[in-house]
Amino acid sequence: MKNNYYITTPIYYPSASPHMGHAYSSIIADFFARFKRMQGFNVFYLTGTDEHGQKIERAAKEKKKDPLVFCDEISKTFKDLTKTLNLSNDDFIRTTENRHKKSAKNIWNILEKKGEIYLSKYSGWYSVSDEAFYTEEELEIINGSKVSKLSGSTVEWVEEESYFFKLSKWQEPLLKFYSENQDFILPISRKNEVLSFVKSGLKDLSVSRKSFKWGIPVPSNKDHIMYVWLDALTNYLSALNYPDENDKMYKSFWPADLHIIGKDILRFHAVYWPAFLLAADIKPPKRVYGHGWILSGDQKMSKSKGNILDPLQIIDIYGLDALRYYLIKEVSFGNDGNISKEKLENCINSDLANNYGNLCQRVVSFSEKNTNLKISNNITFNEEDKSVLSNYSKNYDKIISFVDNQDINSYINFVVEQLFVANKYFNDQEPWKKKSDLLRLNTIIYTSLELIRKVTILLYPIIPDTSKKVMKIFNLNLNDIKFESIKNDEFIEKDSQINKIGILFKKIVKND
RNA sequence: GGCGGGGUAGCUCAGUUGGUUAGAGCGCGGGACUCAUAAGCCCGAGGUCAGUGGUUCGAUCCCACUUCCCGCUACCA
Repeated sequence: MKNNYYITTPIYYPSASPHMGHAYSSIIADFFARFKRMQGFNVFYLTGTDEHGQKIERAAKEKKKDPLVFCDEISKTFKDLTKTLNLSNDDFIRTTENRHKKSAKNIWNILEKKGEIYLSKYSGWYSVSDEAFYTEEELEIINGSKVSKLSGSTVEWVEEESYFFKLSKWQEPLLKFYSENQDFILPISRKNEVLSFVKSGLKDLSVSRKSFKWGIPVPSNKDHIMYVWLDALTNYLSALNYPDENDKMYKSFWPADLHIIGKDILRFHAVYWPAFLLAADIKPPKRVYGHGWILSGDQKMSKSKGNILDPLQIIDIYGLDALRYYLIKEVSFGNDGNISKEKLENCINSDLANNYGNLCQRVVSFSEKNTNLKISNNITFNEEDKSVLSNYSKNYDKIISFVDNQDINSYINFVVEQLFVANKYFNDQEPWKKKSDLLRLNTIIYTSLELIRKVTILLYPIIPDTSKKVMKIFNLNLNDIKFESIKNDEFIEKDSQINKIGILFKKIVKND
């Protein structure tokens, strides 16, 4: 059985610095990557930057920089972000790299050879910043310049020779593909949007530009460069050493298991991308998940509203794991979510400090005071112990299906429930009243520690740093973070010594 | 304008293949305990499940209409 798992983030467009949306996509993808890895899968997690296009060319020009130099600088901030967010990505691809250019050109050649691309002429109003053409009706005039009603960006009249991809031809095959792959687009609400869009009729897609130079040249015609999306989407193949279809990477990981994207780029991933691939006779990816946006308060973050929450700043104040936990727990995955300092602080205090951090602390500290941090080899579970411990083995398959269905919220709700269970267990057993019954005392401590170990494993994909820290209580390390081990109720070594740990999450004291 | 999704406790959201007292977390109020980051545990407050009408023995869940919100899409050119 194939035991590989390929997950991607979008490649980010480095015309500006990373923001919360980038952080969110990457953290979500990291959650899946880490879970599948600890489940035993051979995971390839890809992220990177999409560096071509007119927008970049102009931004570089404004700063009087060579486009590549400009991209080098900004791409680096995204690469740095992978470290800041503690992403477990296996590769970082840039569309300016040769391996990618080779791959993109190959796709082009195949499409052209198969007659899927033809030369024609396009004229219309084009927005550089949106990378889209608009019809007259989609435009309005503000302050004397023509702008998109939708995005408000200015457009310019473009009239040029262009290559077209025969997208219209793929309308029916796409619909067939969607119906044969019911879960290709998630969440369902997004799938409906795509279906109705495709059903309403597809027009051929302009896939080359002549008006600027910053891009991958069309192999057969140096006057043209490839449309950024055809170029960019191909990155998912490039990182697998495509076009070498016999390469081990390609054979192992294509088709991709999951493209994590924001809802704003759904059409490119759910329509154009599978169409390009079908036309090139390459299997489309298995799933595209379009998540929502992270709003600040109830509004989109924007400079003019002054409500921008910079992920770097948040991490600086509250710590990375707090942000990761918040984004995964508090955002209903698939819908727009909301972040504010107040909500974040609430979440840190109640879930991370009070519930989880304090749980670890109280058990270890109790052990320190009563059994000198020694784990007895004489442990006898009673029915109550067995019952709480069995929550994990009992729900083992369910947890996996939560992940495989991208039901992140059910996953974390299960985790939080287990935190309650563990706290309640310790409370109800009242070990402080059992000091004369050493067998029982040791068993309660052992059971509590096992509960902590198990929940910590489930927390690992969410808050990896903290999890690793907690595992040190038991002298365990990353190699011991195996999903399967949550079924084992006696994983912690008997007749051993556990370690104290410091405060995991400091409570945030509100002064108002 | 068309299509789709949605309006459930102060807040964020679950849920009901239609059936006795509608759920969780946070927040709030009270209680018992003391191992712990004054954390944890227990109890509670109570929302006409957007509105109206219909189907049904019975609807928050089905149907129709109204209204509000959101997404996609189109057009009046």
